[in-house]
Order: sequence, then structure tokens, then C-alpha cells
Amino acid sequence: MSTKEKILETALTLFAENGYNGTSVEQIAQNVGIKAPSLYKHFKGKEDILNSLINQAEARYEENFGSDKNIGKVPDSIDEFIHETVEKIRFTMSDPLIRKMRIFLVQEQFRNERLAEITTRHQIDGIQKMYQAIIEGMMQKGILAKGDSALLALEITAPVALLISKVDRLPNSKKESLKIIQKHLEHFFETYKK
Amino acid sequence: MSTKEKILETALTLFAENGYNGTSVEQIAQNVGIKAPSLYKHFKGKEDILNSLINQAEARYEENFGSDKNIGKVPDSIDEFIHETVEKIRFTMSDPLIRKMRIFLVQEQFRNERLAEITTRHQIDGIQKMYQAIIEGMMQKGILAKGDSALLALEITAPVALLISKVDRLPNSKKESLKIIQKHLEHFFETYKK
DNA sequence: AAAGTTAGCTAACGAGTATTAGCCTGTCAA
DNA sequence: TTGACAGGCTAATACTCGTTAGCTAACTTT
Repeated sequence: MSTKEKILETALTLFAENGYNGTSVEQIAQNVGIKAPSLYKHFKGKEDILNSLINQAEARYEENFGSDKNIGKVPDSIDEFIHETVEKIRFTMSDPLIRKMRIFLVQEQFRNERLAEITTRHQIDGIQKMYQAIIEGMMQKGILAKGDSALLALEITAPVALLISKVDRLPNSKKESLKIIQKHLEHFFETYKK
Repeated sequence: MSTKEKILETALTLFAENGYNGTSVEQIAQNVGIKAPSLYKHFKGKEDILNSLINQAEARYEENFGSDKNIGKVPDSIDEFIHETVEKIRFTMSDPLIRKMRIFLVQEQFRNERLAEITTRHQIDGIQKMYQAIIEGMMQKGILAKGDSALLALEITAPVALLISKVDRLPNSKKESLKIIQKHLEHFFETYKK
């Protein structure tokens, strides 16, 4: 890993732990294993690091939700869909990089317009619209009863979002939260399946 | 309003806007209309202000959810319950003090154990258990079909929490979000009523 | 009236901040 | 071999931060 990448990774870790304003350039440098002034060979300054991190977040968002790449994959079996979804959530909860990025976003969203916009776009336009499309697909296939797909997308995703943020705060609750998510998904499809 | 109260209110406003580490003692003093050193006649230091604010948050939590004071009030009419709930949420969204407290909490929850604990206790043990009790009461009264009340409480509260946090980020979306919440509640009771 | 307390002020300090200037060394292309 | 450059370093700067000391004026208590 290059020094530049190491700086970004270290900065993300520290920003997630102590916030942007709670992290000093010296702290980042120390954790990377260089002196603070050396950092300026790779970035213009502290804010430049922040912006690079935001660009990363944006790129990751684009990667996951850009060009509707997840739309169109309508599952055939409900059980399989639940299983796959729980596994995706487990990964999202556990992956340290994704977790740090999430915590970083939650903290800085009110002080940075771009981050506020990314957060909303990710949650609303990204995840929710994705599930809405899947639900619509399942309705057309006759797996789910017809209904307000946008509302159903909100109702299926919101409890998951709430529990993920709980696990971010209390990592111990991961196992229990995943069980609840599984139950929630089963209950959702039990209620609305045709 | 006493200077001490004015300091706390100003500090909350600034902490919500710029975070604890992004707010200077001088900034607080300036907004109160005094010089920074005068602030030390009312508080031991910056951290003391933070702790007073946390105590306030805790007291407010206790006020709302302590001693199960909301438990036991089981509504008779679903329509009335929905209407009252939407009004409560509208108030929660709009009240500037509550809003600031919420934003402050969201930002600092990862850097302060007490705040992490308050956040979890408020969301899970407070709001969710409260709705769980109401749902159980409605089940016993025969208004709602029997079911997993904890799961239903999660499913009724999570979309509301998601939309409140969206409105905190984008105040313009308040009206639309309240409409969605109304629809969500109606849909919920339509689905589970006996 | 005298004494004490409260709550403001100015001046100042020491620590920590982001950043810059300038030097040195190893790598690689010309 | 030479020269450019990348990427580390030390030293230093200018600034902001939280906090303390000590003065003063206005109430409050005795």
C-alpha cells in the first residue's frame, strides 16, 4: 500500500473515532509512521485529505448504485432473497472500512453539504429505490401482492438501517441485531406474499 | 433567561452546527454577549458545559420515558392514535431545541460513552418499548391482531426515525416526510388491525 | 455603612494547531 | 555520471485554543 493510501486509510480511521476536528495532522502522520510535514508531499493540507475521503465515499456510492446496476435482478425465491440480504447486511456491518466510512459520514453530515447530500442519496435514492425496484419486480412476477412499492421499500429498509446504526454504536449487539433483521424480513414477506 | 442558561443554549446551538471540537469557548462567549473568561464564572471549563448539556439530555429522556409514564395509555380509536402520533412527530421535528439536541447527540455519540448509552436507551428502550406496550394494549383490547409486539414496534418506529433524521439533514423535506409517515401509520394499522 | 459576593472585564500564558521553508538521501532517466 | 525528482526529515512560524490571575463595579447581606 502506498503512503498516500496509508494516509487516507489512517485518516478515515481517526476521523471515525475522533471526528475531523478532533483529529490532528500530526496524529495522522504518527499513525502512518511519518512526520507531519511529510504528509504535505502527498496532500495540499488537512482539508485536501477530507475531500479525497469524500471523493472515495462518492465513488463507492457510484460503484454500488450508479447506472441502476442492481435493478433488474428480481429474485425468484423469497427464502433465497432473505438469506442473501441477511448476508449482505452482515458484511456491511462487519467490514471495517465500510463501518468507518459510515460512522465518519454520520458525524460529518451536518458540517459538510456534500456529505449530507451523499448520505441522503445513498439512503433514499440508493438503497430505498433499489428495494423498491425489487419489490415491483416481485409484484409483477406474482410473488408479492400489489401495493405501494415506495412505502414497502421504506418499511423493509428502515428497520435494517436503525439496527445497523445501533451495531455501529454497540458492536456487541451484532448477532442479536442480525437475528432481528432475519425475523423482520421473514415477517415482511409472510405478510405481503401472494 | 440567566447567563448560565444562555450559555447552555448557545453552546447547544453551536455544538449542533459545528460539533464540540469545532466550537471554541470564545465563539460561545461571543454569541452570549460576554468575553470568554467570564464564562468561567459559570462553568469550570468547556467540558463542564458539555457535561451539563448531557445532563440536560438525560433529564429530558427521564422526563419522557422515566417511570413508564407513557405506558398504560392505550388508545381506543386507531384514527385518533394516528392523528396524535403524527402531531407528536411534527412537534419533535419542528421544535428547535429538540432538533438541536438530536443533531448534537448524533454527532457526538461515538466520542462519548454516556451519549452513546443515552442514544440507545432513548431509541430502543424508550421509544420502541413505549410503542411495544401500546401495541400489546391494542392487541389485548382486540383492536390489533396478535403477533410479535417487539417486532411490530420496530417496524412502526424505524421508518419514523429514518424520516426524522432525513428532515434534520434537509429541513425542506418536512412536509413530504410527514405525509409519508401518515401513510406509513395508516398502512401499518390497515395491515394488522383485526 | 461595611463587608462580602457575583459577574463582568483585560492581560497573559502555555500548549497545540496547520502549514512552510529548506535540507538530505535514494532512485531512476538521460 | 549527472541531474531531476520523490519523499522523507528538522526547524520554525503564525495562529488559535482553553484557561488563569487579578482588577473592578454592582448588588446583597450583615
